[in-house]
Amino acid sequence: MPIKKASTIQDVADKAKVSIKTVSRVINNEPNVSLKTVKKVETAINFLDYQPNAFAQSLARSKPKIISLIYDTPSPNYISHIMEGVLSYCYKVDYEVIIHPLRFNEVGLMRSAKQFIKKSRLAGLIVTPPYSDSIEFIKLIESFDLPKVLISSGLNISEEDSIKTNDREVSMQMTDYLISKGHRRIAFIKGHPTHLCINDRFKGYQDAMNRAGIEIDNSIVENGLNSLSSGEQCAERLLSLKERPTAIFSSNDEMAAGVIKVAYRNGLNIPSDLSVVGFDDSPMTAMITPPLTTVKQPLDAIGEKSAKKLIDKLENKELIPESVINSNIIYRDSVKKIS
Amino acid sequence: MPIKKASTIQDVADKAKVSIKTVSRVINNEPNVSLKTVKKVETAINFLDYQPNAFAQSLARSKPKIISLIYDTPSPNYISHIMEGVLSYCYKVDYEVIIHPLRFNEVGLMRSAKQFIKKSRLAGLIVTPPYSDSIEFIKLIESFDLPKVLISSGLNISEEDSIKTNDREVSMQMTDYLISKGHRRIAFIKGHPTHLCINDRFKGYQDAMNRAGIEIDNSIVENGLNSLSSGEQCAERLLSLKERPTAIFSSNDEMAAGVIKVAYRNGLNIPSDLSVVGFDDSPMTAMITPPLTTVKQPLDAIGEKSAKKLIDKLENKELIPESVINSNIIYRDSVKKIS
DNA sequence: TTAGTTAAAGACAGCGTTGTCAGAATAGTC
DNA sequence: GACTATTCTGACAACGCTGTCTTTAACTAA
Repeated sequence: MPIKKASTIQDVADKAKVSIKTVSRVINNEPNVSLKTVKKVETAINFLDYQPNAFAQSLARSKPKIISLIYDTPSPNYISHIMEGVLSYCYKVDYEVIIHPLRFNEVGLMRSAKQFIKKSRLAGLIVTPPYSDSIEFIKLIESFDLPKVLISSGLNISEEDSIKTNDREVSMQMTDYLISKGHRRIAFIKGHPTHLCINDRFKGYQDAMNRAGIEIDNSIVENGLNSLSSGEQCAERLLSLKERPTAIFSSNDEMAAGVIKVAYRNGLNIPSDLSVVGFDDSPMTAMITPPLTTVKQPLDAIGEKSAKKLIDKLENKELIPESVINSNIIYRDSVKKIS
Repeated sequence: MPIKKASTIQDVADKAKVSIKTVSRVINNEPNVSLKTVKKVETAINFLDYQPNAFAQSLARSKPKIISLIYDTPSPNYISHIMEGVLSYCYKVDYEVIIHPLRFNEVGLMRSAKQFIKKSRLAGLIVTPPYSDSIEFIKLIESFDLPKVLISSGLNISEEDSIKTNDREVSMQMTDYLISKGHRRIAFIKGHPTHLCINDRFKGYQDAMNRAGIEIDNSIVENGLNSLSSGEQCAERLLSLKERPTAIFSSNDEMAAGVIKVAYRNGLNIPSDLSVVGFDDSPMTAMITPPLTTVKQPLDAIGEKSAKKLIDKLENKELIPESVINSNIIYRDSVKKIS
């Protein structure tokens, strides 16, 4: 087994008979290199299969090409798709990404976040909920003067620092859809109170109900906590009501799954006895019976746009301020028309 | 907003009135530093809230403290738990982790993998399926002489380079369980043929059937492809058989979910008309009706042990060769006793 | 005491890059 | 052909650390 030693910029320079600085120039597409030299260097690079050492670059550069993705770990599906988008864009433009999970409720969170930021010498940060909703956390970032992009922040963040989804609008569309299917008595299950963005979904529901002239009955608006079991609890209450709702709109899929379980337990059929819709299009929604009508956020795209926005900012490019990414409804079999 | 410039080893040295080398010594717990000096330096470190720059360290060290986790992106749940384990251990022992998704079927995969390894100057690699099953990929790693840990490789890998789960054994236990509930006609749905480890599960099924003296009827052994839809297809066939199985053991949960869907579609109740069990304990298994009996792999622990194994190897520590991690059955409501 | 030994601390080069600046080559002008 | 501009190239010092080697201080034994 031969021990391959990775080649360095010096090797390339020797091979191409130029200085290392010139090699550096062609690697970084700097101007003022003659075409002939570029060719020579490129040949040498290909011949040696040279890859610049990312950490030496970061060390030498004033602005390192390293960003980090900060998240808590509640939802594997959410974060792994966001990550996928971020990574694929960053690799394309030759940035390194450091993935950093952080426990939201941990004591000393701010301290460990601070240490992390210092240690890694980051150029910028992509922040997902719940951190993007935390004023304290955002202040921390700002104290380092670090460029940032906040994903789905419920806070009032300037457009150039955030990527949002049109939750409120789709939520309204979803409610419209239920109304169009003849439902009037539509229950809503809200999300975890700290999760600002999820609670925007409630506003969309209100919008649609108001516009349709249906008065919202607060006895069928439940406060959930995003979990399966909290969905079950809310459903227990809703379904034991004298005047049961004909449809339930849950702010996320997990709680919707809870609703469906309780419905079955109570001998109710879905969708003939009760329509249920969720939000997120998590993988299980296609697997449960019946497949759930829900809202799909293009998570990969969100990750990608966030990375693009951050990196454009780092490189002082003109921003095409695309900040809102549209989600859309996935129609499946959990809704039925009533008369 | 003040621009905080991260402090360097020089700042600490100045503050403590020692040389930077001495600071380096206390950071790295090197011997031959007087207690008094250690105290001085530590005070300075705390005062300045100093964090060593990880990339400068890597650049300077002969063996950098950076490892990478290589994966494809089929299952968010799988990978994010493994990742969680790896990251949490590495942070504890002060290693950096580079997360690297790689598209398994991409053309030029080997080339981009090679580039990645060179660029990042890794000390070692943790490899998950399907890469841990790929001889070509393993050869690539070996050509760099990089220490590695392969997770759940179906290949015949030396114990010190691998972390395995007792799939075959639990699979046997699961089959035993079905047999103990009175089932004899137990169908099995195999996984994707390239996924060696998943196919170990079939062996466990065979073991149990043989031991119980039940002849395996090949007409109720299906070849699945790990996906929901392939599970449905297998189930269609199995359930249209004249002599239907009374239980179906699916090599993963997703296919089991497919089975359940088809069962419902055919008017079959689970578990009274058909028992179904899966493998993986993916989050949705708790959400479907009925909750699925399945096998839980301690993914976080697998990630953690893999990281530990790799890092111990890097630091030439004596290996406590813990290489097999036990999974266990999660009993839920998808199995019923028959007479 | 005084050499001999060991523990502790520092000087300095090097890791693989980029940034700065000065120097060489080329092109452009009259 | 001489003199500027302009384009191109290279030397060399960072970047923040660790490894190696040397020096200094402190201790031991005679």
